Amino acid sequence: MCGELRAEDAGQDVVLMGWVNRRRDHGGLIFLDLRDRSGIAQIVVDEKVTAAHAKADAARPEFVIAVKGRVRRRGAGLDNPNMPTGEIEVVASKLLLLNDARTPPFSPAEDAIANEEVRLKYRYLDLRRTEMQANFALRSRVAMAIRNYLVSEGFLEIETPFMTRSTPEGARDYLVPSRVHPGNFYALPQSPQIFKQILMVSGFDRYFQIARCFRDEDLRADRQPEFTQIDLEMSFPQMDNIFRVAEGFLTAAFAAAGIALTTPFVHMTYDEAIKNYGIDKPDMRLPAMVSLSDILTPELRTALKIEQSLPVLGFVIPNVGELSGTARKSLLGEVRAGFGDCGLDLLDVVRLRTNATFAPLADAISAALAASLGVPALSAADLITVVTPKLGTPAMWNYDPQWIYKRVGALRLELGAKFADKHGLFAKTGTAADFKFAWVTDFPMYEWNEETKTWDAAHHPFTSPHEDDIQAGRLTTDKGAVRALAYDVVLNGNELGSGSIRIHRKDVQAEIFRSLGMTDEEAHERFGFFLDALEYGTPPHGGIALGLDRIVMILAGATSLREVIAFPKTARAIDLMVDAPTPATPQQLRELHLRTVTRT
RNA sequence: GGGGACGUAGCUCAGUUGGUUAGAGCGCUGCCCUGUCACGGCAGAGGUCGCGGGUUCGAGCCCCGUCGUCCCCGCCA
Repeated sequence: MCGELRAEDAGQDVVLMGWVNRRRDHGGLIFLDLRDRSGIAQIVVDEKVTAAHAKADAARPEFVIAVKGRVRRRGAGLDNPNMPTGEIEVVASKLLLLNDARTPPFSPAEDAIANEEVRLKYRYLDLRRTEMQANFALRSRVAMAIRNYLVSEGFLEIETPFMTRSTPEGARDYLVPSRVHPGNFYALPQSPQIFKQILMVSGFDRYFQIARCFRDEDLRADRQPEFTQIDLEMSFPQMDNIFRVAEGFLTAAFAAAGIALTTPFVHMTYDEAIKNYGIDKPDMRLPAMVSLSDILTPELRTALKIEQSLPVLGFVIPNVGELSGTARKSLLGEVRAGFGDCGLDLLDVVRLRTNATFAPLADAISAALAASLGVPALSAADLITVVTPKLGTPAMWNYDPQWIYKRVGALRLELGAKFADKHGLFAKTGTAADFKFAWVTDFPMYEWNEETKTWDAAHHPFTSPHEDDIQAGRLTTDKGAVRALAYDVVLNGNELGSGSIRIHRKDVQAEIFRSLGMTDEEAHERFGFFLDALEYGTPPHGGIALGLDRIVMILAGATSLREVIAFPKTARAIDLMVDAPTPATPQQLRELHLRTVTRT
């Protein structure tokens, strides 16, 4: 292979095949950079080797060629230290043009990359680029490391169907019409959830699958309509078993990328995540939020027109550099504009300090924030942000007491991103320090849906509630307080995966369905087969599913899943290369008993 | 469904306050070149300024609509 040749291979006869990466024509002497999956090697073609020289003369970028020749140590001063193969070259004795190539719309050899529309349309050219080749080599290694780890831990890989019935993740399904059963549809799985639970009932006490999942929802940089999960389930697990397995395969996966993780990961409850980070997937590379409520005494609150009963939150974005007065004011204005009229305001700590009455408050805030960072004092280069609730509580706070934490948490992330170049906390060192993992536990079981005025399952309806909450009868009396045995694994503000201990008793499962407003008839209609299965000796079980695409994306240092999915879709769920989706032919529609309508 | 950014040569982009024939780099084509490696030199080709409409004596530039790509909210674990 081209990229593997080194000085010690000098003298060997080789046959190389690949693509012309670049051609440097000196007339009597032609250099070809030959590229294959392993890398690039320089081919020298002398005009004395007449036939080969004529072929090299005709060769153009992206032609596919075969070269027979001898590896030679380059002469003094001719090495190229920028290439792994820079100490050698291959002197061609014979050269074949295996295939020509049209001039490509963009060059896979270029460093500058074309716009994404063109890249996706000519995806095969884009995938030839060294960077993309590396991403998919990484993806393959990561997947293999995970397989090896799970198999070594006694997990069995079992496939589950793509053509199935709707599973209850709460996203829109992709439907597949049945030809044989007019008017009936299969659904593509949003996850193998029910099947893996049934596999536990079936006695496969450790299952895993690297499974494709499908969800018909709008896309994001980190969301594609089809994506791959590392899905696993265990019988008789304690939560700690599942954490250990997940940490184990993540460690194996990161090792495949040359990163040595330390386990166990940090643990925090959902409530702690919200209080400290304002979000259930905290990015712990930035300092946490700090409650300044106690420092803001009733007198100070009155003087500063701050609501008495609500929290005052502060956080530091370190090392953004000292802001000039105008820069500070414009930042304040920007943030206040971002708040809209949500009842929040910023305290200008720098200005407080110039006022004799409030100077002690400014000092106390700085001291509290410094203490939270574990430093003796903040520097003038650290950006202090203090958010206060204005007098008069907006209505939206009534049904979501966490709202203020979430809004301040969002601001923390916004400012963290805005000053990323300054604080450098997102910079890559290539070590485990770049990756801040956490387990978030004790998620709420139910979520209030303001639109439909109902309680929905926050995770999915097979998640077991805390035993205490069942005993206390909260399933009916106080749904908002019920905690689920559900957990997420979070990395640098990305949700990598989530799982739960499942319900394994039919009576509990039936009660949960009822508590979600489903009648027994409805539950039976949708999940009857599953409720039946629970009656035939179901072991306690639980599991987790992690997004393989997201893991690889983060390891590849990419910011979009499209960089690690070979044939991804655009933000409007279109495949620009094959041009899908397309209309069905009248005959296809007839066979499927379908008719299309145009909505006006 | 909503908000934002972008759309000019094959690619990356510039294009002033609306003013003559729309530019650059890379790529491409031809010729020259035996030590280049982002080779170099000379010459050349290449444009529906996303599309449609409007304003104007005149539109790449202003207005309206529309299409596409990306990012975000909603939605989605």
